[in-house]
Amino acid sequence: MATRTDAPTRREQILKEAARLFAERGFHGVGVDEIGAAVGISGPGLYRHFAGKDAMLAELLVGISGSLLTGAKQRLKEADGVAPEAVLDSLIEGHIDFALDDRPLITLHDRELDRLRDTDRKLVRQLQRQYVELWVEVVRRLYPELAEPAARSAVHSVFGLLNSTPHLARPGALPGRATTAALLHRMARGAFEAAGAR
Amino acid sequence: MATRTDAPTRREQILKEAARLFAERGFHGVGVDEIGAAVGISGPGLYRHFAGKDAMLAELLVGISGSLLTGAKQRLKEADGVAPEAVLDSLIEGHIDFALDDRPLITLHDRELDRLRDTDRKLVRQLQRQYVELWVEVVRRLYPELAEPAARSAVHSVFGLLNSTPHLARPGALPGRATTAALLHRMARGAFEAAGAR
DNA sequence: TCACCTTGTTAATGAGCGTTAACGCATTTC
DNA sequence: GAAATGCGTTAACGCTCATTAACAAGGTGA
Repeated sequence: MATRTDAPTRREQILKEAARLFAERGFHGVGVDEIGAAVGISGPGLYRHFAGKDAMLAELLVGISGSLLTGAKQRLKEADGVAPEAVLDSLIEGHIDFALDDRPLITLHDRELDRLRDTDRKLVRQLQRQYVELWVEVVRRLYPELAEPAARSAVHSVFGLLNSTPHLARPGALPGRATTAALLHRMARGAFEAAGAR
Repeated sequence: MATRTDAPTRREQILKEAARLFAERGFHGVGVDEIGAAVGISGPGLYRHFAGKDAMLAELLVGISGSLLTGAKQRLKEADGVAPEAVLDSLIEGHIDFALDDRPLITLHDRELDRLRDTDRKLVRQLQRQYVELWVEVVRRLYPELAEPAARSAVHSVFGLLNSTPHLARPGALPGRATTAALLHRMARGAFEAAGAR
């Protein structure tokens, strides 16, 4: 059986470093030589693992969108029959975990989508849309007086709020992960509450 | 005397189109020929008006940060002695106006900062910092129990919320500007309220 | 009328960069 | 032990693209 913490494969190393570099300086702003150097091989050696630079970005973005959606579906399934408040809390918690633990990916997620080939972009958009709709349903269950377009706008805005962490500061400048997570959570709930008020 | 609505100068046309294109496809993703074509001249003709592509981006970003800061200072001055609630409302209103009316600029604002030359980047960062600190002061006046780091995080998060509009949809898909503005305003206030709660 | 500045144009230059070619060397497989 | 395969390397190619050169034409002022 596979151990729970395998040594990261080359592909995974590359993806991780590529994500960091893309987030820092943009897809067009980083060269393949840099990505190679970041994992200790140089330039064209990457082509043993990926078809090209585009392929790395595509795999990253599809992976992100897929993870978010899968995680949310999982949380919805586990929280079957509980209060809608708790379901929303669970979604928020999941998104915060992601935003705090995978900052580069969150940055890429809404910044480099347009650099994808048509087919990949459509796939990512579809996954994102499903994720949003899933939130919208939960939000409207909790605030039924909220019309659907408004609910969708509210969800997007809360994403903006939660995804703001990358802009916050250098790695260590936050007041502690738990504190930050709690603050973000309170604010997200407060924003929805205010959106649902008439 | 100059009429109130002068014909836009060439420089202004160029800046406007460049902002739109940069926001759509990223600084590195758009070529000078495209920018030229967007204003009816071609490629190198731009160099009669700007020192280079970098200079356009620099002027845009410095302009944005400056406008935001100047506007906020103005609002603070006008709202001297009124309730802190009203002051915060005024800041929020100003930021929303900006986010809704100058979407491309808002997008550039937190996306392409790293493409600037050192000196320009420092200037923009300084303007941004002043803008944030100004909000932090107002927020802490309204919620004194909020510690300064938390207040700063909260302000950044609300910026994320307010700046989410560009991601929302194609131009016309929003439920009307006034409605959207009101929703964003309520959510921002709700988020701060929740942040200030113990 | 004649210089001159403004604002364009197209052609050339030169750097950067993604990608492919050609080759080397462990390690595995039969 | 030989062949194949995985995973690197460096060198070369070709394209894109910002920038500069060289030149043109319209308007303005002496």
